[in-house]
Amino acid sequence: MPRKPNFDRDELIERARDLFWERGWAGTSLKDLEAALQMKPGSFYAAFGSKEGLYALALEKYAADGQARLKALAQEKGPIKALQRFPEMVVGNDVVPAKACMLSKTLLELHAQAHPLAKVANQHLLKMEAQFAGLFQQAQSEGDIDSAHDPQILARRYQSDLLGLRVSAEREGVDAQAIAAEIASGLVAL
Amino acid sequence: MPRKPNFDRDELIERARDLFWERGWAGTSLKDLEAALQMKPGSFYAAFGSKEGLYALALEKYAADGQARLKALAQEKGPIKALQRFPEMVVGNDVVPAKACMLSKTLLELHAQAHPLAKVANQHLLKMEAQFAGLFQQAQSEGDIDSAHDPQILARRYQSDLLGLRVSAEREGVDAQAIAAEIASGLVAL
DNA sequence: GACTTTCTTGAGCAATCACTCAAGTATATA
DNA sequence: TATATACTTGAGTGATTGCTCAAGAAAGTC
Repeated sequence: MPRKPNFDRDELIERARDLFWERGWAGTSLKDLEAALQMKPGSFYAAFGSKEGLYALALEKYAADGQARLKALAQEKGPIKALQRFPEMVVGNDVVPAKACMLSKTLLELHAQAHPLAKVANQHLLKMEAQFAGLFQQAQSEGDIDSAHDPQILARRYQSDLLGLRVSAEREGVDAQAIAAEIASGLVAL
Repeated sequence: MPRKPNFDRDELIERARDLFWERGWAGTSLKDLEAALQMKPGSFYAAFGSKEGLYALALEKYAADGQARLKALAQEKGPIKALQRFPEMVVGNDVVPAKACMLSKTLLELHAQAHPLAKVANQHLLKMEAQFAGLFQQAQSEGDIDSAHDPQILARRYQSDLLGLRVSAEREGVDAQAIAAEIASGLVAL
């Protein structure tokens, strides 16, 4: 009996993610969202409950996409090559709303306010770290990385380097591709 | 004939820097500043002109203090030891309002809005990079680092790693000291 | 002590914030 | 075709934003 919503929910979340990713939490107003999603306030709140609710959905989509992309890369090229190429890939993508990681941006903006979204972002970062650790472990079992190393520690450092790379990529006049290549070549020496 | 302001301008800038550093640009309201500086709006605007003006002063103080700390470290321990200890020092300081770099936080928050302060932050980051390059060059002339490396490239990578470290340090449940130690030990192998 | 010059005060401005809700519109079942 | 059930609309909510400005208080010179 009811009427169906005349929008594609997933696509709306993607558009919201791009806005939030680029401009951050406080930098994205409801007016911006209404314009980007072509929704009036009433529909917006009926569909997503709150700005915070939509941001959480956006973070989830962001994290899921990142994990999927890395997983696909690993299945195509193998774990060590995936870890090597991932930095260049992330930084080289030009159709993206921002170079810096949305999770780290969220964390930095909202951590001091003890905002719930900061914790959510950190949890997604932990999942990514676990994925990196899994790939390091695979690379070890394939003999590409010395088994003496702790994959957790390798993953922690790799993620830290990646976050730094992506902050640097946000700057103007910094050759991020060069840094990405250095990170990649640092992995062959392990 | 005039009356003197009954405040220490430098101390006010420091307090504002701590607030901005911790909570960011949008996260710090004028009410927050009025409370922290013990100033009514009228005095505030007479003294600093605008929120943006004060933020710029805060960035300047932040950058100058950082450079001074690294310079002092280099004069005490020498260039290579300074570069090695700096990451642990930055991340180990517990009396600081935030672990992440204020310049990178500013850049990430305001870059998308093309806000003037984002450019200011980037310029300070460039100065820091130059200081790192100077220390790498000194370390080379003292024989502590292979002269085959380009000090500019070493500095660029060092700064990127440092920014990543400091983002990681902002997270909960991440052993930043361990990452700092890895960055330091990476320098002896050069 | 009169005067000038600055600093301090705080009520209040227009603009924007995230959000609400009653009214209207469209769709599927009966 | 009548009815029930959503979805859509957009004016409007109170709160907060960065900031102004006229009035009053304090300190230096004469």
